[in-house]
Amino acid sequence: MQLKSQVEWALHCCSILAGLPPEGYLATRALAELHGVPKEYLSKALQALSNAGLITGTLGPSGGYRLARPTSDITFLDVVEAVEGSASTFVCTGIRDNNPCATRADIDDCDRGPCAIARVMWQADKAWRDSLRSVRLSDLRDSLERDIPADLWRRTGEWVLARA
Amino acid sequence: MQLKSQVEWALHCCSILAGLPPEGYLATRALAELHGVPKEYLSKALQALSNAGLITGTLGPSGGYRLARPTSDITFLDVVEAVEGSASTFVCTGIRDNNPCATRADIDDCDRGPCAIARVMWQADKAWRDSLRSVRLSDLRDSLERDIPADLWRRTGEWVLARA
DNA sequence: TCTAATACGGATATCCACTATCCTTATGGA
DNA sequence: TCCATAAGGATAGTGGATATCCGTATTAGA
Ligand code: SF4
Ligand code: SF4
Repeated sequence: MQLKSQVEWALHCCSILAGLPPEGYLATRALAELHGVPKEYLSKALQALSNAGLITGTLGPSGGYRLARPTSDITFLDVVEAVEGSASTFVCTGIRDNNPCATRADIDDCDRGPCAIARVMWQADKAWRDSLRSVRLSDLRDSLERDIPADLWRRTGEWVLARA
Repeated sequence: MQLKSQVEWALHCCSILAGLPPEGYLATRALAELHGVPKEYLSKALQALSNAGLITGTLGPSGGYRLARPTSDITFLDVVEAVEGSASTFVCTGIRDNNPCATRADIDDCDRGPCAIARVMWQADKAWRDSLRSVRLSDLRDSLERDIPADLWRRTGEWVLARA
């Protein structure tokens, strides 16, 4: 079980957009070039973010994307679910209904309510999502600045600004 | 992102094996029939559990599987990781190294240490695993008995016992 | 007005992990 | 000896993720 690579791309793109001046737009071309990923495919991830209302796109030359909300109002969970979906990682196929001992009346028992196994798995899924929800895009910036060498950070900022 | 169906199978099988008398073995055939899943494929999941040291298999007629440890010593995480692996759900492909602003010296920067994005994702992954680790197989039985109609529970118990 | 750059989305092809089946071998009980 | 079983290698089939291409609508700028 692995998250889509688009999740990583989306998070990196959001972290870049978070550093943009509020009136600027950054094109898919620039984001793709910056991260070394195929532009057409990255476009799908950005469209997903757009459909989720996290970023806003504008057409025409000098078009592109910007964040649709303040960075303090966008969580990691928002980004992850925008591209990965909000369905639980554990899906139960009603395996209990296949019990040869079950009578007709017992069938669809799983439909009536999940059992303890499903509840535990869903609770773990919830713990994962709660953890993602607890971190906002605004928490990221300071932490990221400490990770990246200062001069690279500065040069990247100028590179992005020149294209915004 | 979805867990393998084998995870569900493995958990259900463990919950059945947990109700077995300690000296009994239950064959793959019975577990497959009980859950309505292909025997050959379920076998792979049971082998994974066996390799992880959670269950023990015995050859020959009246062979099969039993739990290798007391139910209080087997967590949901043990079962999930046995079949799903213990690799993080978030894999980072070193996307930062593709930054066109990065000099040769900056490359492999991701290798030197994960950035804030990876840390957040891995922390969420850890929260998921911690949640799974907090529930033991022994916690399951009472809860499961409450979920399932009493007579179906009894009939299933007899069905399994007749084959153990 | 015209042109070019862009977002958007449908269609399609490719790749790969999961799913599923088949077969052989080794082991142990009757 | 004979048979049922676990164990595991080999091999398809399936579906979602990955990736590319193209057509359309929109808008900035010449
Ligand atoms: S509800 Fe419980 S018993 Fe039924 S299929 Fe889901 S996990 Fe299995
Ligand atoms: S370490 Fe951070 S910057 Fe580097 S690839 Fe992973 S998530 Fe991206």
